[in-house]
Amino acid sequence: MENHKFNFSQIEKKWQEKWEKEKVFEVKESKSKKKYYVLEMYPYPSASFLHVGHVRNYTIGDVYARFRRMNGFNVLYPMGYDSFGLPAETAAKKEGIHPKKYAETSIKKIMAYQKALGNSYDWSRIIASHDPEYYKWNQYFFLKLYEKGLAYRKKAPVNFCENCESVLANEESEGGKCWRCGNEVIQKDLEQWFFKITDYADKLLKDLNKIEWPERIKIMQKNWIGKSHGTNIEFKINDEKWLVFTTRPDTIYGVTFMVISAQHPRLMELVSEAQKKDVEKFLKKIKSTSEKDLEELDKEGVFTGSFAINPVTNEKIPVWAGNFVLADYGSGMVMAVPAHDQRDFEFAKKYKIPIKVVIQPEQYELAPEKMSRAYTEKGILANSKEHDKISSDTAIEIISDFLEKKKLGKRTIQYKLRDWLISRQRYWGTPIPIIYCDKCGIVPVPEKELPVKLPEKIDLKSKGNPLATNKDFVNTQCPKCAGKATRETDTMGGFVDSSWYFLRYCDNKNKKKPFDEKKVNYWMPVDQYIGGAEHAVMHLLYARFFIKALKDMGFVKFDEPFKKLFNQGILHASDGNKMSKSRPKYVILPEMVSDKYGIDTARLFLMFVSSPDKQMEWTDKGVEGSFKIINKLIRLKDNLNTKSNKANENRINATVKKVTENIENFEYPKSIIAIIEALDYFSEGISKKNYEILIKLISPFCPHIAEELWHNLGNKSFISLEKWPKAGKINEKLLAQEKQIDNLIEDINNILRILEGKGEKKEKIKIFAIPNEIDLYKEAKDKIEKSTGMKAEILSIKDAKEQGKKIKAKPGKPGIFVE
RNA sequence: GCGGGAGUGCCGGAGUGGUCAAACGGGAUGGACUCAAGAUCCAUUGGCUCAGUGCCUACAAAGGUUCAAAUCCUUUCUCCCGCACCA
Repeated sequence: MENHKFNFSQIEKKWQEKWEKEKVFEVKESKSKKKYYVLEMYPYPSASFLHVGHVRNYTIGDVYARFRRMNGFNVLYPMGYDSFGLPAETAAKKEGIHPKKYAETSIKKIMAYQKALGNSYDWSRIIASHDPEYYKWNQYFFLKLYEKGLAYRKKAPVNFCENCESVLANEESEGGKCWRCGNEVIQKDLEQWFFKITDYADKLLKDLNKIEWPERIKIMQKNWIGKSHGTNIEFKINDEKWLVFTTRPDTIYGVTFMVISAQHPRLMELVSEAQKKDVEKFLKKIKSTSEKDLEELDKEGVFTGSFAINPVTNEKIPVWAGNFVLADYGSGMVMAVPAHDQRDFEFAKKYKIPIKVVIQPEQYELAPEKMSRAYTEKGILANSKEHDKISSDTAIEIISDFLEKKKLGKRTIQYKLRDWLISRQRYWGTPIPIIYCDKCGIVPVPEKELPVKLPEKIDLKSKGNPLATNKDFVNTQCPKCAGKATRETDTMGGFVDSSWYFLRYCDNKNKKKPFDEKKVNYWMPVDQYIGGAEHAVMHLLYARFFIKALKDMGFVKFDEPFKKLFNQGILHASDGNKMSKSRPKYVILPEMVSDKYGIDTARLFLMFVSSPDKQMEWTDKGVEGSFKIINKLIRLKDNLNTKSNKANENRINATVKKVTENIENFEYPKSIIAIIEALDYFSEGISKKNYEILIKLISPFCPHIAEELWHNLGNKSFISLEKWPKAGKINEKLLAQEKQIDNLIEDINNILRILEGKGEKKEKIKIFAIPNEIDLYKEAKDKIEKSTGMKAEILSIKDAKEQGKKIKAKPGKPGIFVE
């Protein structure tokens, strides 16, 4: 009807251009305005299109940014691109283009889409991690961390993905598979660069209390850090001291053997001549089975030929090598108490090692020969000499004290968290600014020589790391002795880039420093971060560490980067797969909807019907509903003559309150419902002032149409910068009364329908109300008549008696009589 | 196995001690408007009942607490997510 005049794509373009031209969303530090930093995880520009997950993500952020902005905050809402990384390299390889070109064209495309979505980014702050002006500072921070001893190089068994031809961080190996390509991860001994995140394990754990994140993400981080209290106990093996970590020192009397990890670097020291053959055979076997599913791995081991001395009992116990002990947790060796640990139990059963019960349950008595599994609960100590009869809980303390006093052990804290492996054997990343000199050893590149630029001419076809074969890059001079030296050819993993990008947005053009401290301390921390849960123990953990390290080095004044986090969940398609760029069928192009409905419809749809972690299905019919809402809003502009009344004001106030609260809590669908209800309520007419309020309320969701309508009403300002409406006092009673009228109308209609079914035609309804409700119904008489199509008469219940009708009326429920 | 979350109508999903047969959207059915289509609007969409605003039955299952439970507690089942031999 009217709306055919509305050319959505034209309106969108118009306002997008105006926003850009008048720098509506560009911001500066301000002393008078309170800042608010809204940020979405910066996207990886590999795709030439966006998938629904992205679009939704950005819209969630944009709605929030717009909302905060209209609430008077100085809102920083930037966008940038995580343009380094393996996918660009592989994609580029496949398509035969240079990763740089690939990244830059992708960015252009993505930007165009994002602009088409109408998001209110401050585009002047754009960054891209492959830009030397950006990665220069990666190198700078690397050097700073190196100075502080927080970056180091060591040879270690690391996760290696043969498909990606690179090592992976611990966090990137998911259940023994590469997080990116799903390939089996194998173990390799390599010299690698690490960041010492473990130094911050405790802080990372404790400070989770400071931040308002979804509980599940916090729990995931907590589990990942994996703090446990225990005791390191000294066992003598071949007259040498070996430390063993345990959380159950109370079971020390029950130790019947020891197990050292098969991957332990010092394993061979314990292997006797006689056992050498067996051990080697065993190690070979383990290697060949390592590709099997870890879940089905049986506990296996072999006797090393050595014996350990239990420090409290002085018993001589055999030392085994086993496949179920982790080399890099604790000390890589465990004291095995088969009676009270399931793994030890299985192992002991298999190799017929004695089982000794030292904890007895209170209800019954354990006998080692009858046990079918380990007893791991609490109980009372037995067979433990002077410690007998103590409860296991107190025994942990008493025995720990005992060991500490005798200098046989020490209480310690263990973490599961391992240091962050940052080197990658790939081309498309930040070069690690290190030079190896035969004379001087490891020499950091001097700061003034940064950035160490990635060479653009490169042979991508070669196997392995293309940088390693690039002589111009590799061969260099030692900055110390000027002698011949070679460059580190590993690059940094992409999570280094993403660990501080949000700081660069605060001052993205600084040539002298990574950022100006004042600016960063003004904008940071990010008040509202938005992104997927898949980064729970990767990006989100690394960034927290990075900021803590920067704080300790004096770069920043805060120690948590993201105050609040909103997690939209991972989008799944109906087949259970994650939506991703590799599955184009889940990808929607913004044009698909914008041509027909306009992008505001798409935005509204995504914010309305899609629930956070459910699959998203893009159907035309679904979009239709959102389109109707927008059309209702547009049509209402032709109904502006009505003067407002008390009830109208009340309704508007209630709507403002609901919409505001729900946006604050990211319950967008509820906000939209409140708007829909108001649109229905006012469908007969609305005052101009209230109409403007409604437009403001919907503007974060549908910014283009809101601007247009706002403008059409004669306003010269941008609605995007207008003040968010404030809810006046709400009269709940009035709302209840309105509902009461609605109920009455429903009841009347119900009766009429019944009568109609019987073929009886009536013309008039008499409503018999209790005395103090008469006025209420009299006021609503017009509405009742209109909605029922009947003449209505409002009477007192007393009249019913006089008229001889047997009709009852209750408060809120008047008697109805049809005639 | 451990940890986290969830199970409401044809569907997506509101509701978390009484006002709830259940917001809002989608779908379906019927009607109005129209030459027609679209758009728009109205009604119905658990069962029964049809002088009538009523009654009955739901909120994964079974128990319990309570004057009162979808909502609190216990157990069980199912699904999703995360971790997975961490000593």
